[in-house]
Amino acid sequence: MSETVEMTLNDDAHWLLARLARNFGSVEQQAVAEFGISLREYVVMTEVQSAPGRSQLAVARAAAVDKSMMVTAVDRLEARDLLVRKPLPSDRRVRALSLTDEGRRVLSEANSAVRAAEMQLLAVLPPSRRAELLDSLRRLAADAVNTGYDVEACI
Amino acid sequence: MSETVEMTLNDDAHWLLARLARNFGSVEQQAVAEFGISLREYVVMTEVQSAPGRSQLAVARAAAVDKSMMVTAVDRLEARDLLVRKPLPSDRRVRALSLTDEGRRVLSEANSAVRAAEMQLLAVLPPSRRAELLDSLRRLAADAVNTGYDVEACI
DNA sequence: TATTGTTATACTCTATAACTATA
DNA sequence: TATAGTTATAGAGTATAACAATA
Repeated sequence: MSETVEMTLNDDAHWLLARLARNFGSVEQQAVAEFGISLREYVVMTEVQSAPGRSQLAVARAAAVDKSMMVTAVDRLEARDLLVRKPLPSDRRVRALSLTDEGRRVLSEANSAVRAAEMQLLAVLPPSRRAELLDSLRRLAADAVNTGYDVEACI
Repeated sequence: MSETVEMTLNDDAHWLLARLARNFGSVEQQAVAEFGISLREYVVMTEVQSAPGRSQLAVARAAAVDKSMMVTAVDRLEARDLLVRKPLPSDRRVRALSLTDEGRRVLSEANSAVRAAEMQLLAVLPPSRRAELLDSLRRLAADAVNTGYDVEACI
């Protein structure tokens, strides 16, 4: 008979990930709240900025946000003149998204706040460990897309 | 003037953590569903088993689960005879938690399923990277408790 | 018929606070 | 008065699916 290995929550990747995601989310939500946006709106803005002119659906997929949740986020960002929906002449179903000048300004400041918050949250790890952690997380996220267990809605 | 560094979501620790937590949760939820329990119930059982006899509150804190959400989880586990609440004679406010034989059996099987799922989810990383990742996550979680930005409710 | 964006709905999760029974 | 456990409730997040406009 093989001995049963005692497993604790500290060996559970999901438990650790969920807990840290919540902690990071709580801290960073406060960071972006200063600029009047939610964390999801920040994510959408970041993704729009990285490649402007894409459809809502394309941005939603890239940001792992559900398309029905995109609507609310984009509505609010547009109402605040941080982002514009521009109907695409070649395909009038599509609304191409891009940030306004004000949107870019706000995103830039929010981004600084988020980076500062993350630096603090990750400070306990030595720099090389920090880089390795992010690299591992990126690899896992990329792998999820390949293997198909990626979930659409997020954050 | 310093140049603005373009940040993408792949550089965002919170976005990566939240996304992976969701993916892992989705896969592992299916794994434990075979045994008729939710992921939170699995977490509670794991924490109870690691140190039986503690109060609900002590287990809730250790598992980073809100005490009001503990009630539902413990109710269901008790109804299925996987866990028992035993009033403590020395302090009759407290209910000491412990698993039943059936509970230990179910947990053991659920645990194997979870470990198998995590092995698959982490397979893309080389073994040393896997160990380093878990270690980094553990350090961050421990640091959260120390620095006080830890959030109670989780999973 | 399929796709983009929108709306609607039900469900779960989360945060909060009130309440009880004990201490 | 303070704590352990319970209950209640409002809000946010999530998963689905239906729908209109367009392709």
